[in-house]
Amino acid sequence: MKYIALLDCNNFFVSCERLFRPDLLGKPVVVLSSNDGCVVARSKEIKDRGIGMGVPYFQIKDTLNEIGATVFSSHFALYRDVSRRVFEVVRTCQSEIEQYSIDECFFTFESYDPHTLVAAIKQQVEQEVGIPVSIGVASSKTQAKYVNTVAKKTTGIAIWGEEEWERAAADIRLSEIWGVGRGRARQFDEKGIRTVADLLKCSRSRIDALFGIEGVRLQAELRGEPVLGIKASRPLQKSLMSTRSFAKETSDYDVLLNAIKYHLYQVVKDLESMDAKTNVIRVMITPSRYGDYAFYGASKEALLTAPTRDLFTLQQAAVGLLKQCFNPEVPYKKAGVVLSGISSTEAETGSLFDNFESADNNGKNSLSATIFSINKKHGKPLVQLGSVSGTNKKWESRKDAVSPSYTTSWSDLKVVRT
DNA sequence: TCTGGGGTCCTAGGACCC
DNA sequence: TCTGGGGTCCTAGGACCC
Repeated sequence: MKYIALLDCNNFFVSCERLFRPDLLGKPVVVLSSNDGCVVARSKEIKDRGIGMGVPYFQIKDTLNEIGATVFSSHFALYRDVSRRVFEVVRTCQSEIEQYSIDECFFTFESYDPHTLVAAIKQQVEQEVGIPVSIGVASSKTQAKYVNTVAKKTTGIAIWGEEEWERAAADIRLSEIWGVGRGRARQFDEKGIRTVADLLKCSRSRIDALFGIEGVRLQAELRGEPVLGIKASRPLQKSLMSTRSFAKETSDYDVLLNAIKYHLYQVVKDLESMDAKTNVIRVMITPSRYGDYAFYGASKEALLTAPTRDLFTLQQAAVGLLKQCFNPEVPYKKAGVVLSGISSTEAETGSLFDNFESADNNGKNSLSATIFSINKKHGKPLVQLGSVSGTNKKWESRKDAVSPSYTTSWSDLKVVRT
């Protein structure tokens, strides 16, 4: 039999924090989003108390205090590093694997004894990395996603064939299915289609007429006919972004300018490490989603004449876009930069004007590249363009309870005494 | 006072062209 | 001065995901 599995780390960010704080095993732990805004990961003890995902921190601060929960700010460098270790182990067991997110991967396999096979993978990850995982096995990605949630509620492993689906289909609401969000759930609901069984009962042509190709795909996947393949080698990322909320709202152009320059630096640094270039840059500044100015956000895009990763060229474009977006009346809460049209350096076609600009461009590119290599060497941004200074960081976010960089910084290494 | 960030894919609607 | 439909491209924004 051919199977598709989804391996998912259990409350991943919490598990990462516990790796270095084993005293917190079995105790209530939460991890907050950046800016310490809302809850993004909860230990079982927290879930059992009915504290939801994405709840604003300020609303539950008191409750968390009362129950003695440990609270962490998010620490992505640590989570990325642990993630890398998890998938390294899975890769040694399975060849066809698609890393889907920081804590999940799909893989396919053929076996007459799927349980033994996935149990071995689960055990190996837990022993070698120390992160608990759950594995759901079925016939398509969409099925495997759901079966994984079943696994989480039971032993950490669930394997469903046709019989299990037939038995459960009438009790699974479509809103619980991967790819069906609020909007689509409502569309289905309006036609009286509420459960997986309801959807499977419809004829393909009716689904096609009502919901188009997306609906047909969903139906096939839930029937166990895989239409979404495993993407073992991921193509080049299509876009890169850096955005962040401010601790306090601002209408000060210079503060926004500083934030935009900071975010640009972050995304260009990523471009540099991918050895890629961009030809589309977007700048966005937005007010709070919850206030009176919710609809006063602005975002502007510019197409560049040729792919580049030169900080000077991109900064010039970014500043121009910011000026178009900026309205001094609006209290901004967030700023960000998005690069798209990403291409690898090898696949470069070059601009018609390259010959005229090349001397200039080379000079700029190498200066831009030099800035990144110096900063990389020192592990912090010593050299910056313009006024991205340490003193004018009013736009920075809050991070009150971040854990030490146990795995990515020498100075934060744990000391073991014997 | 306080309510995340990083992605992909799809589409509405205007500009422009024939 | 009035007469049109059809196509593409682009931007901005939304749905959905983790």
